[in-house]
Amino acid sequence: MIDASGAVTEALPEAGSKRRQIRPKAERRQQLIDATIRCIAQHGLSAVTMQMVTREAGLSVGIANLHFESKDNLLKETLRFVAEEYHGGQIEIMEGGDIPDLGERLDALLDFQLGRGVTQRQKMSVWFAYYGEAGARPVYQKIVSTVDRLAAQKLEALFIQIIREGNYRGVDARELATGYSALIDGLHLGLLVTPRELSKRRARAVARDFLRRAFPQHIR
Amino acid sequence: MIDASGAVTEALPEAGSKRRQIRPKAERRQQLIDATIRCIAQHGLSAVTMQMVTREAGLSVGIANLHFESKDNLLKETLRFVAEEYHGGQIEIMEGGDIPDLGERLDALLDFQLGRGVTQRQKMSVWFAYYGEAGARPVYQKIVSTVDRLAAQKLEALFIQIIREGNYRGVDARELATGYSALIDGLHLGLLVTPRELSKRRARAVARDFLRRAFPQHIR
DNA sequence: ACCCAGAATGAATGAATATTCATTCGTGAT
DNA sequence: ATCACGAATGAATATTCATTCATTCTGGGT
Repeated sequence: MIDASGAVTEALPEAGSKRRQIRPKAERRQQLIDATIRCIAQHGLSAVTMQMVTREAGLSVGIANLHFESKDNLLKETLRFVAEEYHGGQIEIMEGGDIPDLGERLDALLDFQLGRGVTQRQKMSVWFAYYGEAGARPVYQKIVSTVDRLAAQKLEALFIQIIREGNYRGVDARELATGYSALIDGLHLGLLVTPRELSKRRARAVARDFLRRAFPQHIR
Repeated sequence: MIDASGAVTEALPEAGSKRRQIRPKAERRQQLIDATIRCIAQHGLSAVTMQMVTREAGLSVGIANLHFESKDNLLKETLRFVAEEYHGGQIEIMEGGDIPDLGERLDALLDFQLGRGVTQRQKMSVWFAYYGEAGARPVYQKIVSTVDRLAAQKLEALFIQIIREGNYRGVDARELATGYSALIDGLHLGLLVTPRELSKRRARAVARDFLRRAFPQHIR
């Protein structure tokens, strides 16, 4: 459409530029996954729609089915991304060539698990949204348990090193690792559902306390 | 319809008797809540439909909107029921006039929290399905945090008694209660999502271990 | 025996939403 | 410049599902 002055009226720069852009598949996929995470955090898994996700991503509805085959698949891939990001971060720290001191490494792990800002809260929301559905969805269970198992092994290995170094007696690395993982999960839940009752500060104190009881020479 | 022999063919007793029954409101409500729990456990919160719930309850679709005003309300009341049942059970044990010995009372609590059969698993599914949505739904958050706060207070009170009785030093009841609650939640998660990795037996051992470290005279 | 309040039913309705696909348009190759 | 491939679009479609409500039926009261 051309107005009296001859200017193309559609060129009026709207808030979101509507210019169509062609980008590589990998980039679009990530863009959609990020949008999905934000939508789940804000509206809850059961309220997420494709329209919502694609609008959040600033893209059209058709694109989601182009790069992922279906909504189910988009959700699945989003879970996989969050799971791998979270567990990947943990594992990197636990293997941690960069931190030789074992006590410091534990501290770094704790920082990673309970630190960070608002972003972390978004990820937590997503995490538990999927946990909630996992009971009924073998696919989700599989994704989570796969990465979980690996992280559990690394944690156990770290604990074994610490037990050896500190010459701790009567401590079972495996059991302790299970307990610590469960504790962290539970604290995340508390932070998500009852943030009023449980501050991030106190969550960290509780987790540290757990570790201190087990490895007094290494913590504090 | 009448067949050649004169028998009323519709009288053929189908598996589920179709006879319409009039029952008091309270009973129907409970029936629907129970069916909702089973549906959530089996299909996941986001897949639950009114058709599904009413069929599971052996009732017609209209009835749900008669006794609850809407699906939202049915889900809300279902959460309230599960939350109150779970926390009510805990609180009863913790106040426990019937178990004078504090160590035994702790054991009973643990049994309640990690014991039971398949039913328990259903309740767990429901529990976490709602946790997953809680980030986006203030209503759910409120219901959970209300009952949670009360249970946390009772647990803290119990721990204070135990600390006094055992004359334990350097133990903060509040922090320990937070940790124990989180640990139990985390173990429930583990049981739900990675049952292969975490048996109920091991979950109990882990929780007991936590308590034993804190209150060695009272546990074991 | 007969009423009738209100419990129960389920077909119909309309809103929401996943998925499709004909069309448009950007971009790199020629 | 031109072309052609395929990324991107979004209106249209088909389905699913919550909610409504006209109708049916039950059981306690008279």
